[in-house]
Amino acid sequence: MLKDDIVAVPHECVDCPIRHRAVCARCEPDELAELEEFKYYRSFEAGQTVVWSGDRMDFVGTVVSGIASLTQTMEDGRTQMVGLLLPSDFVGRPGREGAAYDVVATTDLTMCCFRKKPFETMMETTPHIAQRLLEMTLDELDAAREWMLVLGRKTAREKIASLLSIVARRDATLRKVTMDGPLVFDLPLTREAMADYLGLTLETVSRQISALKRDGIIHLEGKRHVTVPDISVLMEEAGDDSDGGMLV
Amino acid sequence: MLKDDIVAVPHECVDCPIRHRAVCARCEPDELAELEEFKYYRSFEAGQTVVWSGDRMDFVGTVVSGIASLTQTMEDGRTQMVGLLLPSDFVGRPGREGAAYDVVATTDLTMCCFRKKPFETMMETTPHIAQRLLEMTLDELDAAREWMLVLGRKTAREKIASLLSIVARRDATLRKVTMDGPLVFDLPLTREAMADYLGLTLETVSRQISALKRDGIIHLEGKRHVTVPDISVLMEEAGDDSDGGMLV
DNA sequence: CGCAGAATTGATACATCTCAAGCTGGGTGG
DNA sequence: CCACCCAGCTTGAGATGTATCAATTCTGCG
Repeated sequence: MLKDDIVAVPHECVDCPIRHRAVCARCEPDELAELEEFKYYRSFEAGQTVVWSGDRMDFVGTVVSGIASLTQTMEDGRTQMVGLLLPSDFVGRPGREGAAYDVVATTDLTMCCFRKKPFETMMETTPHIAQRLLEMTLDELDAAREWMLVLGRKTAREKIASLLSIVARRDATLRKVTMDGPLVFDLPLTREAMADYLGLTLETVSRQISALKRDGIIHLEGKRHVTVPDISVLMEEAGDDSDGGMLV
Repeated sequence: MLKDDIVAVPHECVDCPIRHRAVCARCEPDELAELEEFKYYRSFEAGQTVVWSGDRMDFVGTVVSGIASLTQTMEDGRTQMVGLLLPSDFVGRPGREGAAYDVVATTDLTMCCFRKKPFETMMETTPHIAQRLLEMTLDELDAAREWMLVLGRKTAREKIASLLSIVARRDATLRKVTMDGPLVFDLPLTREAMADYLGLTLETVSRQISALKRDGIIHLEGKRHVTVPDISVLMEEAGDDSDGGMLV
């Protein structure tokens, strides 16, 4: 739970795997050099909490590898995941003192962090960063709103299908695989994490996954390894028109 | 439904009621002058649709007075409100062709619109606009995420209490009233609109409002005029810790 | 091997939806 | 001025989807 927290991973921005999608995507070489002045890497093990809601946050950063989740928790323990952070996603809010949500490493995780003060300063002088951050924030806002439809109006089966279809398509895009044939991927979430994302209980998640399996919409090997024979069928189950409202 | 659509409302930015909260909040007088070159006002009656999802949008703009809602609709008619647009809120996304959501005037509505092309151009040259837009977008993202908790995890009663408490506090802030005493305001939404916002049916909304009334948490005069004797009691019902996660 | 965390499955309870019947208040036309 | 009408709302009774509680079963790992 609390082993190698801060780790120095030797990385040059130039050969960063997410260089072209992250907040630094539009930066020129000299701007990257400036960023590198106050950047550092941190690694977390699956399950570790990166930041607690309400805590002071003296950095912002980007997910380099692995998956993290943003969650809110009520006093009585009910929790809702409000964001799934995949590689290239940005964490933290410039101009705010404390963290608004818990950030938890869902898998092993590496983040590229920037000390907040210098980052904020640089944002003011470097439009490339602010521009890219605005673009990313607008995308996240769209994703959040798309998810509001899922949470507010979809049935349990549609919710599961929505989640699977997002993960499947994300994965396909990342690996640059066409979506004509069957899609194969590993679920990065436990049943409980899925439940927290979908506003369900873990039992309902389990039942609905079994149902989709029974109906041949998906195949399972073990608990996590999923095959989707036909993504358009899955998207039909999700209640999306098949051209696909893309999420997250 | 389709009377006075485009209306010229003579307004100088200088005496605009939302001057200090809108996307132009940080603009200098000369920047305001530049904005005024391509700005115009539009008015809508309650119920009118401002933009249809998917339609081409050749403007962006700010709500000056009245309330609008952002909604998504599934093929079978299920709809979810994904945003409530109050005065000073921004509509539209620079850099995108089509509208992502339906925008509907909930009450009579006046908007201050900017032609999109020149606005986009100006965003590149005027950091004050992009900066403010980023700030506003981050706030909206927070609101959307807060709302995900409401949709995913709260009971019907808590949902209603959450909505009422938001509207009550918003109203109090706008009119600069202290929140010690009883709060009095008019609901800007029909029961159906509330249902669409909360992911409920209108019958459930009605029942829960009656229940809150019966329990003395709120008082009603007519259908819309609400009195909240003690906002902290209402917030208790909403499941928020009483210091208050502020929304929207 | 055996344990612990994760997942599945079952039985039942309950919250919310659905369908259906009235109610209310404000506006319109006779 | 009254009667009517209609959209918005309320209330009721029953159906249904999901949660809850509880018991197994899987799976990976020391």
